Amino acid sequence: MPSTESEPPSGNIMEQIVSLAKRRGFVYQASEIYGGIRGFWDYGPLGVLLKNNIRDHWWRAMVECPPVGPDGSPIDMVGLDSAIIQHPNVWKASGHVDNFNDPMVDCRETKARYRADHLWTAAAQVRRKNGNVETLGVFSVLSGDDAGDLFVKRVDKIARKTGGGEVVAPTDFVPFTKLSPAEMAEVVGPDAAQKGTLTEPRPFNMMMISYNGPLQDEDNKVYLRPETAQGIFTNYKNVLDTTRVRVPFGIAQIGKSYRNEVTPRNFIFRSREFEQMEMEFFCPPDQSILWYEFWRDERMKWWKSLGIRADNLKFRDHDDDELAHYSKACVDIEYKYPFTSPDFGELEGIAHRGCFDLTQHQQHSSQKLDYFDQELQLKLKESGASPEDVKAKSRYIPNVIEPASGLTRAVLVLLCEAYRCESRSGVEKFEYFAFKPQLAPIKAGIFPLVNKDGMPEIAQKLYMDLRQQFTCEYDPKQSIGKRYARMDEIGTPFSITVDGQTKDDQSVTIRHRDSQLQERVALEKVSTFLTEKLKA
RNA sequence: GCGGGUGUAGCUCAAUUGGUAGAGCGCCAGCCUUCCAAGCUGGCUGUUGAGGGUUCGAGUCCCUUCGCCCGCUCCA
Repeated sequence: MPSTESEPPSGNIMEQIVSLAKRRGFVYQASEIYGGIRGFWDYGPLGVLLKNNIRDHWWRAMVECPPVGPDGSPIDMVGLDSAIIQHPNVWKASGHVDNFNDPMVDCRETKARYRADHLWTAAAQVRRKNGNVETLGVFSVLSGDDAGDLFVKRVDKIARKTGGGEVVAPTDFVPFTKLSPAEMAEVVGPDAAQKGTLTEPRPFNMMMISYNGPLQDEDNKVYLRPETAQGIFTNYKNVLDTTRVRVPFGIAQIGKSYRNEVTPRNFIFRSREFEQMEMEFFCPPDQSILWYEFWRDERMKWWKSLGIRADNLKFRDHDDDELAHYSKACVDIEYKYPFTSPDFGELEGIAHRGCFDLTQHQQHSSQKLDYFDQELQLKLKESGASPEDVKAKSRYIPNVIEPASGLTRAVLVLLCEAYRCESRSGVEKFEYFAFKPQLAPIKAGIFPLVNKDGMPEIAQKLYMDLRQQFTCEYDPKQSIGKRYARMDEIGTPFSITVDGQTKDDQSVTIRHRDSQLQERVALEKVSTFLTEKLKA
């Protein structure tokens, strides 16, 4: 079968990756035995190891051993694990209730979909040449400054076809959402020719809803968080009060988030339940750009530290019209996924959120969330600022720089990046994952070359020793070649084999996954060998 | 939500005009085995995505539904 044009050039590779990931227990479709559930995925025995490794790597790089700041001193960073369900007002304050709840209207005729609040309607009236005013119907247009012009232009076209005359410009538009169902049925869609093709507005809730408590009424409605960030903002004051961190500092969090994505697609790229790694960095307003640039560069370094080729990563600055109204700057780190190639797709966003979130929460919660910067006060006094100036500037709402990335997206990127398909061991298409050793689910396979002459006993003992420090697997089954191949397939970087020589000189062979080459290492040095190789 | 494609064993796939669901790989057990998916013997695996219909008979035809892929649409 020739491939159709609609198929992307690398669509095949993605299928192979998904297939291998399933076959070796990395990612399963959620609820598969019931036919699956769109937008949800389960991480299998190897998948959870890989995910945990990435998670730990991030946590270490952000919380336990954060980068050294621009001024050469270590950065203050703490971790957090907030609840998935928060007080509903959190999401009102954050803007998610309003912005994530867009009623949509579909046009049955043109198949177009509109945000209901973007549709304005008005009666189309024409003053005919004889002076009579005739109404041609109720038309809708997309809201905006040019809505009036668009409306007149459109009605003018129809008027010409039906006898001409002058269009009476509407003095006011009525929002589509204010119409009764009967009135809606009379409206002509923005791109439609016939009336009554618009559906009634249907809610499009981006936030998943649940009920807190056994009563499922409106008062008990709660939301599953669509991002982990708000849990950080709501605890910002707690952290300041109960730890010794001072601005500038960061709070990091890893956890699940939920969004009713319109189109969950591309394997685990866009799913309705996903895991985020987010950090909110609180800094003085006048230092915010400095920190924004700092974190932008640091985050790119981190992705490269996972073993991702520089060619496959790039920055993409958001255009001004793409920025949220509160954001001063935002940049995405993008990856060249097989399904976007040759284009890139989003991997992490580094956003300058200004003081928006804390200001919002301060207003909605009536709690003071500003920060008194004693250091800055001192500095201002020393620089001879006026008392008024010192007072005004040393108390502020911190600005926030937010590097937010998807842990589950990181798993996807590593699967894509590590995937290899080459001719090997007499197999035409041998598939395997070449993970960086540090992130590989299993670090080493331990084998007796054959199951006799005392080899299994030595190998087992080695396994029992090593597994206390490293994630290892002992495998005495089938031929040595198959065991090597099995380990290669799941991305295990090292295979350690006890052979006939081991008994004589206490040494084993260690085989490298990528080169398939072996070296001999003393039994007692194996642990050191692995430690050395697993260093970042 | 719309349009197109698709769904058969853990994986890759086969099954003539509608006529008894198969193969390879894998996996398991045993034997053998001194380094790259080796060999021998035996074994496991399916409500053909699900539900309904037509038919003497459905993997195959029809309807509904679910998942996946592609393109639209949408996307804090």
